Amino acid sequence: MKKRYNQITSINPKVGRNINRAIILNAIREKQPISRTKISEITGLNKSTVSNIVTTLLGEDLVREEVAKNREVGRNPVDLSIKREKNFVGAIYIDSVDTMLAIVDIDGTIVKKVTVKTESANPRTFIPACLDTLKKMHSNHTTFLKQIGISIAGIVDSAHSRVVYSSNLGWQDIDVGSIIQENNPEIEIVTVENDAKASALAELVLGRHKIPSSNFIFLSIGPGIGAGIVIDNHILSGNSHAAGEYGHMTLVEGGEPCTCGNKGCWEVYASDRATMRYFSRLTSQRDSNVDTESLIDRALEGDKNAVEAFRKSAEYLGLGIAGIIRTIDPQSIIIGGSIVRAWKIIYPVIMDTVYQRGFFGKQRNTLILPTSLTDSPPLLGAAALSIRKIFTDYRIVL
Amino acid sequence: MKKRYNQITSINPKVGRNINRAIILNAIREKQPISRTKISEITGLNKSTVSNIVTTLLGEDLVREEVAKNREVGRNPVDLSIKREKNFVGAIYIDSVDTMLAIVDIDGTIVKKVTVKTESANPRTFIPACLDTLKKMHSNHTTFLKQIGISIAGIVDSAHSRVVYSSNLGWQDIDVGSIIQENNPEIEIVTVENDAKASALAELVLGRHKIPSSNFIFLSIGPGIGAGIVIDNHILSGNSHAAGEYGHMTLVEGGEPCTCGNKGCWEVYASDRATMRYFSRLTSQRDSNVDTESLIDRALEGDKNAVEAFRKSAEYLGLGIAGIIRTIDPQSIIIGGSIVRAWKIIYPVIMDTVYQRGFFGKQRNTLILPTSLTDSPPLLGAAALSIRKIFTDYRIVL
DNA sequence: CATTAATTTGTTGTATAAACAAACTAATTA
DNA sequence: TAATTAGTTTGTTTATACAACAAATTAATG
Repeated sequence: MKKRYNQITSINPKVGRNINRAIILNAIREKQPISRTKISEITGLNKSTVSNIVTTLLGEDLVREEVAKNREVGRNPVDLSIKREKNFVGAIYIDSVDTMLAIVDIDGTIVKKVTVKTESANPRTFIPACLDTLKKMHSNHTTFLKQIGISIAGIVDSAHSRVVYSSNLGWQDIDVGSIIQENNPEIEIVTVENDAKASALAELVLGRHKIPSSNFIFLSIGPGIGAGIVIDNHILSGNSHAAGEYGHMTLVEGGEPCTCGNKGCWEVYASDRATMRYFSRLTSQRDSNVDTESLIDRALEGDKNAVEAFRKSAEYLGLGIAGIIRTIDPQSIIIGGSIVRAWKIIYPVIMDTVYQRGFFGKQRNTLILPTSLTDSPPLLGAAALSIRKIFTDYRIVL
Repeated sequence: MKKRYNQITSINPKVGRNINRAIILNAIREKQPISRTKISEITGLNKSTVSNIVTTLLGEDLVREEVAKNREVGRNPVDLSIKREKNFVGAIYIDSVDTMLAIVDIDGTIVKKVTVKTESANPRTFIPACLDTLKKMHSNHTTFLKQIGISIAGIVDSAHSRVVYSSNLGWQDIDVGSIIQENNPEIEIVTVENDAKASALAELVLGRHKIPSSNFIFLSIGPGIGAGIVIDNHILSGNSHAAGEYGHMTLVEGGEPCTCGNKGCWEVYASDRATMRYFSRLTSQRDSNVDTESLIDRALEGDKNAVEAFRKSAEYLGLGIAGIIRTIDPQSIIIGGSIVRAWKIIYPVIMDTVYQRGFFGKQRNTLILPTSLTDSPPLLGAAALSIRKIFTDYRIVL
């Protein structure tokens, strides 16, 4: 059965209880280890209420108890944390060439991971095949996988787990949720999302930045530029499921042509492809052996042309980021993609440009950070889609 | 005492009751006239609960009863609607030249309005003077004004009712809330907001569009371009209180200089000032008697140069709007400002440009609409700030 | 045309759920 | 043993749900 966010339209005791349960569960996730008393203090809920709800969470095998011994005086608290190695979700990231499959613990730990070739021509056979693989990967466990998250480059109607359009995969109107649940009735929830949006969610749910942000933009720099916009802890989906298409924001009016048919799009000037173009112009050679990864290696080794190519991309990155800051004014901008490896080269250039072009001398304090995720953001994003539903399966509408 | 949104961190019976009260109150506001039974149906709350809460709303003089007679069978329902001529708020819109003051009913009706010259040099005397005027305007009523809303062009920290910076007024770090409440202890709530954001809120709370939108952008076209971004029924304030500075989004890289120090900003190409510039270039005359209003009149009368000037501005408007659609993908874009009078001239040009430059052939259905407000949007916005707090004085944070 | 049935609205009285408050037990240090 | 902090227990309060009922109205019927 298809499930989505429960759209809450009014409060009754049961709904209230559920919200409080989610609040406590998230408090444990974010502040673990944490005691019942501490939870009571930060949530404002009575100690007895917290105890009561924690008992149910223990029963659901979502939370783990452990006696702590770090008090100076008084009885030792019982530390609560999210129970690991008990609840898992399936994650699938379908890219144009490869598809990554993973079994992920609800704390975001990737337990198993495989990569297969994407067979995009036939989604009705390829997607079930992915599920079979996932099930095999999880067969040593007694519990079934109940949740699957999928991230895909393209326009995704996440509320209906449907791919609207993906030029990478050549897909149009593919009801991924139905394809999975027709063949796998034991799967309770399937969530599909655009890869950049999923990456943003991964950063929100599983990210390890020192200053957590509830309003930020995740910029995914690859061959093109995608983005996920997080506002008040929610992914901005967009009226046509297409929010965050920053790659095709016009940066240079009347500039160089883009694959989209327009001219002067941001990703023509600041993507991996752009960096490669800058490099081959500088070296006036078409070295077909040079790919983005090796170009980063060269730059890190000090190759002047490679460094210059990245600096040029970084300048345009900064230009676009300045625009984002002026319009959305987020708490932070988090950058993902191979280019993050060259952070020490690109960061100063980005910041210089942003300061020159974006701040107008006024004090702004937008953080520009590399992703804190330690594995593929879109894959972790696919997992985050499911993990998030376990932790807060509703949204209040007012 | 300063009051803000109550940030709710957990649900208890009282909080739940309050949320339900707000849900019912807003249901009445949006669907009035409406019966108790209908409210029960759309909210999912039990009839008895609705009755109970409605009784308190009647006691608070916020709601009015009236027997309806339009049923086919069965007992006639009792129509509920928002009570008028009972609860008023004060609204102030401080512009660089003029300041508008108004007493506004909670249904958005402007009861009284005056315009005074802005004396921006001395906010500590000017603001209290405005309040005295407002009080005199309301002196025939037995009840005091308890809420004041203020809109100002500039960067405003609305959560602390403080003007951070306003180049128009030459203000920096002015604690408007304190200035008012020091001298007027009877004023319970003061809300200050940027004028474009306030206008967006007015459209949200008091707008009369056929298709109401919870995700939209209000574009305020004047000498410059400001914007208010509404996402999930909330104004996006921004990390530095500066979300929506679309006027200074770079549209033409390396283009014409802007007052902000950058080049090629949107408002250099698509504001009233831009239209005037296009016109004077076309006529190669510097007619100092021509202002925006008269230029609109000329265009509407068929003056070819005037029409052409507006078409040029409209093209750039469309260009910027295409960018907004690509990045935020809102349900609608609502345009305010004098230029709306020339809607029949600018709308086709805007739409053409947006279709050509923004949609890439994919189906999008973003509505582009003129404001539905019948009085000054920033003034109604100032009122909306207060009215909104009466209807929902809290925000759930998860 | 009076009467009855059917329908819909809104109220009342009771039951239930969940949070709160305060007292209490438990565990620990000084 | 006193002081302190953690977590539980018991009874109270609050608010919603449920179900029966009263009220008001139209349509049908003899």
